Amino acid sequence: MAKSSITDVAAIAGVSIATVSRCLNNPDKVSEKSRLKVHEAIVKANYTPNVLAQNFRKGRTNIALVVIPSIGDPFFTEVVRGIRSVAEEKAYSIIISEAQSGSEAGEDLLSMLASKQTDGIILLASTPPFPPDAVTSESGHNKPIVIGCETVSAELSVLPSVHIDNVGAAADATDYLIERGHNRIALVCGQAGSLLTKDREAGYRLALRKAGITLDPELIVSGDLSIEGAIHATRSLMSLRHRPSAIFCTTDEMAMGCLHELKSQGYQDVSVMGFDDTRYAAVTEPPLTTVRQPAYEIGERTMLRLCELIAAGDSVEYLGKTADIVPHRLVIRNSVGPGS
Amino acid sequence: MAKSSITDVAAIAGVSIATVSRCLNNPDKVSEKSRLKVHEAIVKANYTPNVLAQNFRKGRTNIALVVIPSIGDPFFTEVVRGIRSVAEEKAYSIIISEAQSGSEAGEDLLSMLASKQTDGIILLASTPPFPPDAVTSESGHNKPIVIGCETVSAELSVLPSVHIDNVGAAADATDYLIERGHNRIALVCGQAGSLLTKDREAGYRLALRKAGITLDPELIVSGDLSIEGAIHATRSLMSLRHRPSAIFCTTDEMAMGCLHELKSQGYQDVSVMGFDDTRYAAVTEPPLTTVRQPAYEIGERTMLRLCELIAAGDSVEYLGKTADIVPHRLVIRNSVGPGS
DNA sequence: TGCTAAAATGTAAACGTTTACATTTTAGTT
DNA sequence: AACTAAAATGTAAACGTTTACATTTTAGCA
Repeated sequence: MAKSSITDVAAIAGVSIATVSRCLNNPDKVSEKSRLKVHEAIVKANYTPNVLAQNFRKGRTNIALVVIPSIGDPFFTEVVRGIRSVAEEKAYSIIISEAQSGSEAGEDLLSMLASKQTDGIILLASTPPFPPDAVTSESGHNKPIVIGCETVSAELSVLPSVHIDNVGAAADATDYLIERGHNRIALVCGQAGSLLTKDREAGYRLALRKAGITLDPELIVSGDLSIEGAIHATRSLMSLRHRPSAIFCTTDEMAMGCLHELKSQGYQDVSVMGFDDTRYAAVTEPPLTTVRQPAYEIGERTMLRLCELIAAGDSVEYLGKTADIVPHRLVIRNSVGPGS
Repeated sequence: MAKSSITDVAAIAGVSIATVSRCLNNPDKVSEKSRLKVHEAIVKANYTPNVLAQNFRKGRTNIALVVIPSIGDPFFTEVVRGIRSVAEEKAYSIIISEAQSGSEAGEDLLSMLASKQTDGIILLASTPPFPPDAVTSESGHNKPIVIGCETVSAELSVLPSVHIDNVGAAADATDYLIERGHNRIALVCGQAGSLLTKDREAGYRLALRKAGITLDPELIVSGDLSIEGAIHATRSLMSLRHRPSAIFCTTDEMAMGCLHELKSQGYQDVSVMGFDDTRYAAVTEPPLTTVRQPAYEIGERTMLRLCELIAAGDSVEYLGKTADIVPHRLVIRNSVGPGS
């Protein structure tokens, strides 16, 4: 059957196309009688609206773009789940873009941002993958952006964001390690440039200073966020003359690599602290003590926020409170033992 | 600056809109001189094409829909990576839909499939989430579909697919366990309905029969594909009067739950075989012996296939060979020891 | 210089909606 | 019944492209 349009339906129902359209979009603006006729005609014609035409006409696609550092990381997939849950509710689809931490990403995303058919953007990526001025509306696009997980940098601070208190959380984790008697605590973190890394490192330093432990720069290793990166980091850490008694990884994913490397090299007594509390944290060996971020909730709230912004449109420059801080929590399992 | 259209560009360049359009789509059909003028005008007007209008006009969105059983599973995220890599190359975006294994999914997807603005569909979900007749073009939509990972059922066998030989792979895994001296081998698999499960179970049975081991139905447990599901399955398996000496999980994800449960209950000598070879397989404790599927490649090939189908359009009923079988391989690590 | 074929360009229609505005119908009031 | 306000409907324009077709320009050749 040839694709039928609103015109066919109108013809069959014996009304104008305007009535058909209204029947679909503002049913209360149309009489009971017409509504019935139209609905009947719709099934008779086997009509489904042409979404592309609708998008074109309305200037909206009901698609949101989500930029993520890594689809693989179970933490982010959980955030995406949260995003998706409210997206579904609001009849949104999401397109996920993996901002490979490489250099080209910036350009790429920027063009994508302009070209892609999305109503708004959620940035979960650590490093804002484009120059800050790109977000101002001068540069052509003026789509709402919400930042998730990540403390926003000063330049981007106009953008709304949803995240935990990264400094505080890292400090809490470090505090706990100190409390358990550790004083040579290593830090394995992500790329040096990322804000997230910066914040967590700041928390780590803060806790150390508060406890009067002098920081040993050798104990801070930054790699990428991968398992392999963490394995290398751990290896180099353990080959130090003065080894750490505990390793704080700023990601569960990295903690998994770390645990593995320690195990396979036979280091029994080194403690490991993770960050995120992904669903694997409970099944590592030993089960991972870590900092819980409410990933799903973060996802929900970022998407909710985005929807607000989209709904607001150009009408109001929505400048309410821009940072939404969600609570974190230390989850104690078995990977941290008493310090030597 | 107000959004500029092709008309503005035409005015500035002193040419017709047709020339501008051609300049963008068929640069070789336009003279050097005009091309220059137009390009200049484009930057002067700060013009970017309205994608929505283009989509509408062309009837294509350059978006593919990917239906996945679980975004969380690292195996599927790897497949998605492969999909994404060729998608990017072909200027496609992808929308990922998680087909929650629930019952409502079928209806949902079907309507989505019609309503969503996608040019084609990749089905990675185990159970075809809609009745087979929905894929025939009678039902209104006629978008290309490619199936990945999954053996296609008889009813859907017209659809092209990319996957390993699931029966053979499961048989290989079971063979290896038998070879190592196990004869009480349990099988922990996904939902009973799924084809993938059916195939792998068939391989398991096949290997057992070949070795002359009589199958004990008690040793086959099916749950969902989650870690928790596997934990429960393992628990019930180990509470059997006659315990298994090896457990074959049809997913690495489940194997992780299984390993954890065994460890935490203190069973040292039970072997575990996984399936997929996700990136976590190497860092479990002990590292997981498993069957490798070339996830990334499967992704690439499904997407490639989809692009072919989309390109072919209605022109040819593309009925070439429909099943693309990719190789699997046993990866031996440490989770399988000698049988008692 | 003509003439012709090819190349380049322009004109205008079409894609399927939504919606402002005008018109008609309905219902309510006197 | 006549009038009015509200509700329902219809008419037609608009959204920004692409593209078939018609027209003009260019270039090659005699």
